[in-house]
Amino acid sequence: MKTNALFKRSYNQALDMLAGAGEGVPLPSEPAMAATLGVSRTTVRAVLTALAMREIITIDGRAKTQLRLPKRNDYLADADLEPLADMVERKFMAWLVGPDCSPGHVINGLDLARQFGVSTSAIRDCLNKFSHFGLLERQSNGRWRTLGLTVEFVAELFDMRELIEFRAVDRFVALSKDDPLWSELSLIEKEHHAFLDDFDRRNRDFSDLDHRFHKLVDSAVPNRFLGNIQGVMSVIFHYHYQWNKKDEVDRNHRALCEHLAYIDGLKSGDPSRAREACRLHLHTARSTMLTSINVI
Amino acid sequence: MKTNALFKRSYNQALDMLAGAGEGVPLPSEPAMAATLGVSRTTVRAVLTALAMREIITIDGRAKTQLRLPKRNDYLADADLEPLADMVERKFMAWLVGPDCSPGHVINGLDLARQFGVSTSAIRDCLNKFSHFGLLERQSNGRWRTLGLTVEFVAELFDMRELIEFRAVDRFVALSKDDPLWSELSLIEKEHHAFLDDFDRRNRDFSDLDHRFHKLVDSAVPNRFLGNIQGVMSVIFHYHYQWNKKDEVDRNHRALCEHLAYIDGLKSGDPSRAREACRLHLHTARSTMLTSINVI
DNA sequence: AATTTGTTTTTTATATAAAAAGAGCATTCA
DNA sequence: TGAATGCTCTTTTTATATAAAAAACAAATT
Repeated sequence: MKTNALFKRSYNQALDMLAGAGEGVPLPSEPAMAATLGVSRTTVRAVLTALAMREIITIDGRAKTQLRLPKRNDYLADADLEPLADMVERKFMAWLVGPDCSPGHVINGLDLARQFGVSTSAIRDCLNKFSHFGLLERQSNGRWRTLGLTVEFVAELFDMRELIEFRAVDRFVALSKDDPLWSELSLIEKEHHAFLDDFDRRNRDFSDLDHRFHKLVDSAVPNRFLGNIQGVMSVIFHYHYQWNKKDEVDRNHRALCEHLAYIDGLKSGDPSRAREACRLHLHTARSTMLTSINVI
Repeated sequence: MKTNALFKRSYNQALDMLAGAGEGVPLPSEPAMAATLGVSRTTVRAVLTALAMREIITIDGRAKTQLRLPKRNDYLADADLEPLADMVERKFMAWLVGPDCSPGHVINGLDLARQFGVSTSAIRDCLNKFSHFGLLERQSNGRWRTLGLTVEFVAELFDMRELIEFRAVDRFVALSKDDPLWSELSLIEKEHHAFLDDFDRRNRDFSDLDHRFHKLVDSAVPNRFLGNIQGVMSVIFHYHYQWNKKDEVDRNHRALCEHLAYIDGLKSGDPSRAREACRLHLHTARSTMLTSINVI
């Protein structure tokens, strides 16, 4: 049966909203709450019923009143808050880059389903999705084989990435000065400085910032066929580097500084300077990844 | 339940083999037949049992002997010979580019399942696959919306295609003279000439030749992330132009001639000449497609 | 009259079940 | 002894069933 992760997340979100209000405060109408939470009214009604059951609110006709502030243990546990597909994807990637899977390994979907505690359908969907990332291959007998993070894979990935990003850089520097992308760039530049200032504590979260930065640059040439490249980059940064913490601090610090130089290059408006900063950064990223593969 | 299209195709293939032999001829062993047909022994055994049931062969211990030549009505009908996924894909694309679907249309999976006579799982798989081609988009409520063959779509598609193919051309002309790609190019060049000679009768099948030609050129820079682009190109040529027969003869004839010029350019070894022929052809292809969209 | 709520109908996501096809092993035959 | 066969066990594919969530519609309220 379908998971109710959406209900649980919405319920917790509603609690957050109530925490901002107080006892005796009337709640907004169902359609209004649905719009705020970004879900259907059906889900909102389920949440309201649950809140009334826990005596956090009271429902009398169409008058909904808050009875008390939510407590910590009113919140639903983190266990099933993640959509199933995300959970499977996370576990699968962890398995794929982990020690239980070597390149060329034939995947047993039934076995994975048992390991992850989900049905084979969920595994099937996940495998189908990842096949587009070039990390898996379908054999003639219908089975899946892992291809692994090989040197060829990284070469092809970065070739493609450079091809795309160089062109994006050329377009980016030529943007008119009032283009919204410039302010977004300044914003992300500030984030980079904030990151550097608090580097020791935050350097774990760098993959997200990295992903958003490159996505911003690439958005100068909107193209829906880039999704796969960005997806696979993000996945690899997120999962592969999770198993390879060696030199993580150095790696992230260097990338941060290169990003800042890259941003300067873009802002200078000089195509050759921007291109050069981009080239330098992508070159580093490529060799970093190649090194990390050989290290494992 | 699973379709037995594989069994049916194997059965017909086996009949073809028997048609080549004759009465009284002994059949090869099960493993040998499995290897020949490219299926498992389980399937071969099912085929052999069916052949014995129809009294085309007789099985006595491990001696399998042909009793008679297969007749026309021994063959299984064309109805279910196609794998289910292929059938769904074919019907879906026909629906997508046909008159029942306008850009922005919200897809009703249940309804499509009924129309195509398959289960929702099959539709789901198909939608997931096509979302990678950029023709569909997933809304926040989990529904699919068609994006249609818009002008932006074609622009993005061809931008990407040109980016990739220009680079492939540069690499192609620089290949060593004994590279196997050169002989493949000569082979496909011959096919083009054969096509031209018999143009009136064969011009319908051009999309396949076109696909193979561009795939060959692109293979000069092996990259697994190209699959999507090539896939979507192929799909569009195959299905979109099926609904748009206007000027088909002119369109195909012109493309054929441009291909030949393109091949000459590659063979000349002069990068700028090859690039120019490529540019010209891709430019024509782009405007042809743009025109065909507006015509509909 | 425009919202809001109560209720019903659709649609999607996921697990389960069953057929088809593959893989492996013991036995048999040449 | 080595390959072929018979049989059994897995794995994959597909349909079906069911809960969750969305959408649609009718009745009620301000």
